Amino acid sequence: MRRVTSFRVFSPTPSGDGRVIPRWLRLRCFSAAAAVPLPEVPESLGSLATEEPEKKKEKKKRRRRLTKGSTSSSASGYSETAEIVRWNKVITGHMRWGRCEEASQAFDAMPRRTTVSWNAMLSGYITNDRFELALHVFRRMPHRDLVSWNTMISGFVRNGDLSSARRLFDEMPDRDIVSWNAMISAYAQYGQVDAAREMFDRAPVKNAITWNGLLAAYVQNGRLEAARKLFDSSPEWETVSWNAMLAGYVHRRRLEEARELFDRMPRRDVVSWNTMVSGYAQAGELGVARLLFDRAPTKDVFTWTAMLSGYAQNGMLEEARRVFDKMPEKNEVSWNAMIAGYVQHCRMEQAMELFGVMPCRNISSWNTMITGYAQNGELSHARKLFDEMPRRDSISWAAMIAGHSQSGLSEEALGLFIEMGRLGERLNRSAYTCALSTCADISALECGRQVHGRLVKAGYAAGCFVGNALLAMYCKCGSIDEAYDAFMEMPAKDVVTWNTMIAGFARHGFGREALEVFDWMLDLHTRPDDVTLVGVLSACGHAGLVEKGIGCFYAMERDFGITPKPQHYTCMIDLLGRAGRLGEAQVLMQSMPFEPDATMWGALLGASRIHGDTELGESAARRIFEMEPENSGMYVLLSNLYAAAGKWADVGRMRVMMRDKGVRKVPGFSWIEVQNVVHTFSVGDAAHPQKEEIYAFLEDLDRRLKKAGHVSVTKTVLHDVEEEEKEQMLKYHSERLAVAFGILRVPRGRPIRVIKNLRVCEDCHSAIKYISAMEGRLIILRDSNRFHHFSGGSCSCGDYW
DNA sequence: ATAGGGTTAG
Repeated sequence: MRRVTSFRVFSPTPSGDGRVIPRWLRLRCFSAAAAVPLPEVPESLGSLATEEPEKKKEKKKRRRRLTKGSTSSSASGYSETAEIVRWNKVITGHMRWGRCEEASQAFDAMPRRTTVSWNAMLSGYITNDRFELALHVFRRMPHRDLVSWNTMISGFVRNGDLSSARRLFDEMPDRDIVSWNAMISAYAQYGQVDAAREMFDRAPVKNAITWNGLLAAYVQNGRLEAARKLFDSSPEWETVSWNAMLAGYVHRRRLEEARELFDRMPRRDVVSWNTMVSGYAQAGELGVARLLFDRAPTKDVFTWTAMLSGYAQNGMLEEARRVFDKMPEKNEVSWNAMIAGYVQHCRMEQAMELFGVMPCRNISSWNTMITGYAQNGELSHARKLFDEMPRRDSISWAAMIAGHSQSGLSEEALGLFIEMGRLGERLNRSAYTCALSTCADISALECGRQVHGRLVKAGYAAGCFVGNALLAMYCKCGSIDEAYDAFMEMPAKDVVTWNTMIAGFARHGFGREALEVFDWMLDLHTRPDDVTLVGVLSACGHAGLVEKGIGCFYAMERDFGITPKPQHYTCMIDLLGRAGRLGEAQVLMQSMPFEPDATMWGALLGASRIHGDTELGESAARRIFEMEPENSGMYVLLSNLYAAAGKWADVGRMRVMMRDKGVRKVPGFSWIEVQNVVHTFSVGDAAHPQKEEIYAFLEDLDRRLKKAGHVSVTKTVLHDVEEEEKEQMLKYHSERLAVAFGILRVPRGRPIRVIKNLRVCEDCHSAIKYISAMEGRLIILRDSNRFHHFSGGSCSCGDYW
């Protein structure tokens, strides 16, 4: 027995939902040989390809014309001598290159400062993300003109503080069209479409930018139909707005509509072409993308990079490399796209080679490499780069944390998270999400609570993404109450939120609550998806609601348009089998449109054990052994079945079979967290400092258990995977030790939470039920596939698991 | 010196 001051993990630690999909698997991985669709020649393209790239100077002139009359800028009251103008140019020059210090020195050295100088400092600090300094300048400046106010508004917006931006807008003595436009696009950017609309309606003057702001509000927030309606309502849009509309369709993969629009455009600029090229490239239609690419009358870095990354992401690395080598100019994005292409297809040597010669590495380049190594499990390489890089941002940390967590090194992952917070690194949403899912993986409830507290302080609690992670963390850490609280507090719930809550209740054995949440979801007109139905069906199974489950199963296709997947059939086999309707379960299995897999046979085997159908159990087990000969859990399940039927010879045979096949038994462990220390126990563990106390207590418990009517379920059965031992000191399974320790150390009135890496054995399950009644304690046990809440002599699993 | 569209990393 070890006492550890940090979190100890035994792999494989099952994740709460039983399956861990490594994030790198989700990366797009198409084989390089995948057929490329033949370029389909868009007829309408040829004739209309007249271009009129707007010159920068013209644009500027245009803009000046637009704003003229509505603004009275440079109302400084000072005449600007040529010398002052020169100084102001020096300031903006420094600021453009991020040299805030030098700009500040120039500002101080000037003989005289005009409002333009102050404004240059203000906007310089803002574009360089020195928000505090900008605010300081704004407060100190002797005279503010419209530009100062507008600049400060954009500063607040950039800093994510919409309400302050709005306050400034309301407070400013005078507003011009720029102020209105700034607010409209700010609301658009932060998803507040209605507020953007309101601003638009209230704006006393409107120009093309105003209109475009409203259009962007719709497009960027996925309200394409509204955007299109607006777009169609006016015949005159600038190319910028055409492009925004185009991008909206492309983003949603609605390429036909994008193309229809593109073909009709009166003028196309390089952005229009880029949007289309990248749209087709991202959709995997590289033939069409290439065709457009070849036809584009002007190409800039974006065009080339879009084409390059299209090839790279679809695994066509040679083509990507050809584009890369031919590019007339490359920026860091082009390099990063090429490197990312290699990384995503596990060609780390080539990625590294490119990274090594890259002239303009930025943080992203480092992050891409780190992510690549981390996702390939080469954590030492990742760490080396991480330590070497000149600056780290939250993405670098997140890549390291996620990498460790995906490689099963949850403890190190959490350690990194803590280190990150200690270094004062600004934690972003993804860092919190990452930390929460790590806590969930190792059932670190206390740590999860601390992360929760910190993210509330950081103001991230209302986010859907973080909220879902929080909810999942509490579910997986066995605190269904806190999960429910988190669920209730979420202002916006998406499908994932509902799914997580439903599955959480189901896994904890609270089927009825799960179904209530499901009904509530339907009431609110949230459309369930296939994951929802897995949760619902398993909830029905756990609550013994057979008819309801059957009803849902048949309703899913009819009412929700969801075709049942293998997981749904597994739930149904489990549900029917548990209810003793083994025949129906078999019929269902035969009528499925796919072959039964090992988990389905496993469900059938489990049901056979409960209902004592040795023959069916045997045949199910045979199929499992064929498919997964190393699955030790199934041998155990079958032995238990034999034992229940009194077939001791067969139990012996199973032991021999396991030995002959070399099936390795996974050692069983249980652990419990008491006052931030995780105590781990193995079977018959005798190394704990308080072992005398624990064993004495267990002996006493044993006596009282017998008196209360607990009969040892097994003596001969091959328990779980923990080997049966005869010695007195070794007779207790790890979960029993952990529970005993919990009763001794966890304050009365608080639940005792124990985690086990394998399934709980039948004898312990029965004993813990009695213990919960005798001691008047709530005991929550997470085993390898579900949660058991023991209280008052019964368990939330209803004795079936 | 302030407001609008397109590419990459997480």
